[in-house]
Amino acid sequence: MGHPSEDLAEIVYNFRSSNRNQRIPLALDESIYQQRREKLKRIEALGQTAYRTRYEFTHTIPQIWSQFDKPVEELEARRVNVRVAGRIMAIRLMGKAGFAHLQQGGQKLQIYVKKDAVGENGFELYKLLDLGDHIGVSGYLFRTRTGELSVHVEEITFLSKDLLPLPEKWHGLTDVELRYRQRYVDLVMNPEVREVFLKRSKLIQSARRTLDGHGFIEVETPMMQPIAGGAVARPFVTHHNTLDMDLYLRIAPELYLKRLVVGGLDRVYEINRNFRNEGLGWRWNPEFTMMEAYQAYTDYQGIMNVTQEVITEASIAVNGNTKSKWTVREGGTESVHELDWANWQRMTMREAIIKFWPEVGAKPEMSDFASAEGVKKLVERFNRAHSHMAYDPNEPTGKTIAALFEAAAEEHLTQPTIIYEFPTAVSPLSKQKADEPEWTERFEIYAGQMEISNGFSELNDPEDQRRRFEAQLKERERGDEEAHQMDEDYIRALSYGMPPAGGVGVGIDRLCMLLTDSHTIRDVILFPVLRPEKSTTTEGAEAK
RNA sequence: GGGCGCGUAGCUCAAUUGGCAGAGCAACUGACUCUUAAUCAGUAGGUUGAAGGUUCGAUUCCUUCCGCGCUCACCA
Repeated sequence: MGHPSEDLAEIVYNFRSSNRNQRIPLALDESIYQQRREKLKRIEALGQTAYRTRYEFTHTIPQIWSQFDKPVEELEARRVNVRVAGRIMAIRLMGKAGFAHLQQGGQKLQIYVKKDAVGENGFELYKLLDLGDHIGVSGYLFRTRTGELSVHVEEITFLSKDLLPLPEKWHGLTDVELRYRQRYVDLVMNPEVREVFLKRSKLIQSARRTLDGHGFIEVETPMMQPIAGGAVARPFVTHHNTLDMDLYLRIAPELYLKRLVVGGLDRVYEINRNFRNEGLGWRWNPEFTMMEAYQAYTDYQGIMNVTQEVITEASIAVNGNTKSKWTVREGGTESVHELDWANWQRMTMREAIIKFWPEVGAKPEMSDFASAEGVKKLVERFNRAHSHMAYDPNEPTGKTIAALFEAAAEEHLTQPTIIYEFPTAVSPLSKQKADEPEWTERFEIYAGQMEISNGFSELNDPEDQRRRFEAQLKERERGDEEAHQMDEDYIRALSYGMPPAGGVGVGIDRLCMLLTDSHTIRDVILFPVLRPEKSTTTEGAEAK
């Protein structure tokens, strides 16, 4: 019978011999690999199945800890028989007895294997086990002399072999690249990594629960779109062969969700991936998860309140309360902040610029924002008082004000803060303020120096929408590749009449970072985008 | 793309001004029936990321390349 590991071993061997200079992370180590294959054969010779199909356990390891972490007398009073499975994370052999730690469900449990209890054959099996192997054991619970809850094993069942060595048990896996590339090893070795992703799951569950509670329905809209709309970003392009047409991976679901609001789905949301063909960084991954929600018959204030509730509830779901720790590192010093998701600040963009203006004693006036001249002077003042800010005198004034806000205020926004009223020039899909057409009913939520959310009163006047798109096209001609494209079908949809609505997007990855004190987006995405693994030396150089 | 830093055994890390490339864990052999970073005795494991240069001699100095990290720019 064909043994799967034989083929693999050959592949591994050939791979190694044809790539002598290649760095192979975490060892496709031939000698250890071969040794462990040999052991596997000997394990089979003992009557075990190499890769069995199932194991009927009575308890998970977390269940054992929660149910039986009792005093010795209680454990001895009634013998508790258990069958548990797990991965061997530590093993200590002492002649005719030994201990091991099994890891399962993120927790560890010690087992005690005595030759007298498991028999000759069982003990032979125990001696052939390696770190990383999966086994099942049956036996009874007891406490060792040092008091550790353990399984007194009566039978060992071999479940699966680890042919590659796990990282060193003490330091574990710290190499950042290997952690992301081989997340499976990272998850085995680093319980805090596992914890972050469990929290991420709770965060998303909670967001769904809150929105569902408000009568929203979850929908799925296209990931592949003929026009990448709904945001300002460069898209990825792909091609459909049969239709012979280019499609874009979506940069936002926005325009499709609003089409649904036109269609009478008054409260919709989607939690899914967006793709933006831009740089990577501690806050940026090319694909990231966005929650977008639209509610008919309300405005930006209404959706702002819903969003705030979603986030506050998420904090409770993830951390048990509305507080979360946020560590800020600035020039070697570390300061720990406590983010309070029940205490929100609100200020307009203009107020924020004034509040965080770097010049001492000479804050801008509201009237300074009213003219292109006034704003230009502000940029000059800012650049004298602070580091240089990029500025193109031909760009629309509103765009400059938004850049001024990012330069002056963003770095100060640690506690949850809602910034509202954005320039019309940078808000092609938002409804204007009734009394100030240069400004829109739009808000963004900031925390931990990051933008995590963006929402507004949805522009539902099709003719205004057409003019906004046309203004964006001008920006595009000016060289702004990210300016919004014209979407005729979206304008047609609006022409059928969209009810007044408020909409919002929340960056789930960034929110997850904030709630788990993670300081790179790669720590909250299981498989972040990395360069492909490739040969480092001669081959790489030749390829150039 | 710019700047800074790093790359040594499977993993975590050493190596004096440029002078024989080392330790712990993991692995292998042996001892050990309550250990938990188990212990004890022994063994094996390296083209020091790659190529070139300087030198009697390079892990160390120089150049280029590759890979990774941080950061700036880009990026709502």
